[in-house]
Amino acid sequence: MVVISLDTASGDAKMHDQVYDRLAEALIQGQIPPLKSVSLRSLAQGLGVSPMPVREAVRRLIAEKALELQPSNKRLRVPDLTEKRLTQLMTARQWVEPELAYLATSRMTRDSIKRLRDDDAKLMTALSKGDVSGYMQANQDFHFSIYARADADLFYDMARTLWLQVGPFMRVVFGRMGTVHLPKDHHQEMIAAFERGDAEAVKASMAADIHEGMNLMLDAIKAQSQAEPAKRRKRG
Amino acid sequence: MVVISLDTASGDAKMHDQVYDRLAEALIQGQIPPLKSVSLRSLAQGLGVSPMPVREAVRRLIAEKALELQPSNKRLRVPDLTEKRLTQLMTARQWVEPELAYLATSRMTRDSIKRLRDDDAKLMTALSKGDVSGYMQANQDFHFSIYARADADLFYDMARTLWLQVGPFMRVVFGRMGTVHLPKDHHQEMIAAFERGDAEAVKASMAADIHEGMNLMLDAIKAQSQAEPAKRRKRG
DNA sequence: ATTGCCTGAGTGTGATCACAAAAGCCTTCG
DNA sequence: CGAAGGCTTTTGTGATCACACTCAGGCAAT
Repeated sequence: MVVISLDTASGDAKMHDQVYDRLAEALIQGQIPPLKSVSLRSLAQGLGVSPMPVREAVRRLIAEKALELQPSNKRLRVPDLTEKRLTQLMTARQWVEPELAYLATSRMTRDSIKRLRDDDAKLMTALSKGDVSGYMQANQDFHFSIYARADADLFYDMARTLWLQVGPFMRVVFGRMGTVHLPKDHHQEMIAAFERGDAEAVKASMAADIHEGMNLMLDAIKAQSQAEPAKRRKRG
Repeated sequence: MVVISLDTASGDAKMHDQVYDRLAEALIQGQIPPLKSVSLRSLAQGLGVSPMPVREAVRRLIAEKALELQPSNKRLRVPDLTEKRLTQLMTARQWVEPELAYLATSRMTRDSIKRLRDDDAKLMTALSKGDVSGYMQANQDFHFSIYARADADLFYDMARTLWLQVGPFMRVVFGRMGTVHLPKDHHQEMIAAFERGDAEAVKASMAADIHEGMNLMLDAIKAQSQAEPAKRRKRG
């Protein structure tokens, strides 16, 4: 079972928001694999709350397509990624995230850029240690500390929703091929572009970064779909 | 109060889904104006159900930013549109909807195009009669019967979410200026492009159509924001 | 008449119970 | 030995109750 702790100290934040944050984090980090089925009660028990706030958190995640309710049967699970869906996700990421990076460029401070360097350093460390979880965490931090600077809430939330949907599968792909074969990211050139204040270069770097990462997943899903055209075994 | 009926005949569909559909429809059609506050219990009473399914429907709508929970006080209301947010919505619509139209082009059938003509005819009729509600309904039908042909669920839902956020304000703007001054849409040239199978022309027409419609709203919101910088009167 | 408080109605949130349906397991039959 | 059918468990859903908090309206004091 997936164990997710809940922050018991924060009193004024709504419980369902806390539950949502935990679940969203777990999904983006790929801690819940595709097709893994979860249940309200088991999640509630794992979090030490009643099923009620979990219901509301899950409802949000379903609305964001980070979870799905199987049609006839009523099981709750992480959606699988078809090639068609992944293609759309890739296109959408190419729309939103380069734009966020573009908007963030003029708003970057020295501290912001320093944080980027730190995140990238952690990312390289995780890569060299073969730490997939650490890599994904650092990569997420890198991207979203940029997006947070863009001052564009709608785009930010769109990016977050897209990551929610890609996360589980990204973990599978990266975990399968290992950190060694991951493509060289464009973080260094992006940081350099940020320092020059070259918004167009930043945008291009971000587009290239996403393009390569998503292509990796696209290749993986193509290979998988023709390797096992239909699979009816093992449910989480 | 906003009265929204609920389909009592369909038995197998989940109640919260029905409630969601009603509320979403009402929002896209602009039947619930911006800053209008609603409550779970009043909606539930109006729909003849317990507050429970309304809670879940509202939770979805909040996730889609079609509703919001006011920060300190806990009232539920339709979010207002700032200029910044509207600009992002316009950009996002320019990303998604022309692409949907592009994808739909090769999949259009004779019947699909005929339906477009019908929707456009209804739109013109509503325009000539000054029927804002009829205009918005026909316009929605026109656009989404195209989007439904694109076979791109993710993009479709993105477009729907964007319309949910724009709907309430669109109604206000169009209602204020009357149907006479509405800009000439690009529906005719779009239909012609569909018949030629010219996907690029379709895409361009859709982009122009959205651009003009949204610019109208952008002008309106700019005028409004400098007319009344702060307003503290009247709650729905 | 204005300002302060303060009580009561109304709000969203969480917990708990009831229920129909599907899942999963196991027995049983071929 | 394999598969099909019945039975128990678990699932999501809806309803209802309890609670802390907010906001409006009226009362009282200045």
